[in-house]
Amino acid sequence: MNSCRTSTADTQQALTQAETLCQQRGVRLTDLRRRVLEIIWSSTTALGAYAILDVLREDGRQGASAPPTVYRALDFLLEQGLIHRLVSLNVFTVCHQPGNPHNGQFLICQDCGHVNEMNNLEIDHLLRAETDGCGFETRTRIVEILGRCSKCLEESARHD
Amino acid sequence: MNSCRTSTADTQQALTQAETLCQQRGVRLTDLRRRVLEIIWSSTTALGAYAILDVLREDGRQGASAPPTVYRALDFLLEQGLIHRLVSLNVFTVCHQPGNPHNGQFLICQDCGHVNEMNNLEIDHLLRAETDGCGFETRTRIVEILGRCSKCLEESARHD
DNA sequence: TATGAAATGTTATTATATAACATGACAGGA
DNA sequence: TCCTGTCATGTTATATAATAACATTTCATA
Ligand SMILES: [Zn+2]
Ligand SMILES: [Zn+2]
Ligand SMILES: [Zn+2]
Ligand SMILES: [Zn+2]
Repeated sequence: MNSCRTSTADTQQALTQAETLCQQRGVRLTDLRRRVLEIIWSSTTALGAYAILDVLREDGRQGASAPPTVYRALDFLLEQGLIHRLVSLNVFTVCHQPGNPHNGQFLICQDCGHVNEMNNLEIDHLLRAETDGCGFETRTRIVEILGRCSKCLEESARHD
Repeated sequence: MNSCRTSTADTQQALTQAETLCQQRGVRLTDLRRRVLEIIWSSTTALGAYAILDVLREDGRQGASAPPTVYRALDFLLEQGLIHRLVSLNVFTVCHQPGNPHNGQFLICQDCGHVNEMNNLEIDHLLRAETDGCGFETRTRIVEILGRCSKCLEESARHD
């Protein structure tokens, strides 16, 4: 698995957008929170809390060496819709449409770790129809699909 | 939250069906595995591995007091499609249609813990269409919806 | 610059899951 | 019946994920 995105332009743009959103909302994107967001954006794969913690430790920043530090930052980023949590793997990944709250559907490659976030409204509607039919009040929708991405499929086909 | 199903008839029927399925497949539904399945069926709410372990300990059976015991039994039951794992809560719940493998969609009440398993084929088809469009090969589909069930909604409405 | 609220630091603990190896149960063949 | 290999379970230790509780620092603003 690649461990770094090829371009940091996306990351910089995302950080700028996050800064803007937080200002508009009157919440503080502190150094720590920005750094955690940057770490997640800088990885091609979704990261677990302790993997993020390792990077913070490499930073050599004062403190930042204990789990609560990273979990609190992650909680903030989740609240602000800047990242998503993938419950099937206990990892965190970036959101490409912060600003408009959504649940999303995630295609997760078990070979290369790549995560593809979809936002298919049809699926949302269908799930809503299903819950409405049961009189169920939805708070959170989780749709995660595990398997192999097209790239890894081609890769393995070449080696046959 | 209620901790026991009102009827044990469902449980007995489920155990019988499990026995039959395992015989057909040439796998062994041992005492331990059957007991774990019974424990899950006997609860109105989905149970975590350690909650199941607590019950096994109450049984006073020799051994059965360590995590691997229950995780191995759970792995077997999952493989045989006799139970489902809810990743959003790290808990296990019964399956009402063992025998035909499926992913299912789960409505999970965060107030009373009740789990409602749906098997809406439209949703399956829509998700399949989406992944096919991306050239993604699906191995596991996770659909879990967290919120409040109709019963708990009515309950809370009465107290307003 | 005083003050309170929010954020972070710090230590300890809880919760969930697996690794590794020993022992026991059981089916099929000698 | 006894051997033998496989599967299942017992057992100890550890890995991994998340939170509780309290101390200290930062920061806006009064
Ligand atoms: Zn998103
Ligand atoms: Zn891949
Ligand atoms: Zn099912
Ligand atoms: Zn309920």
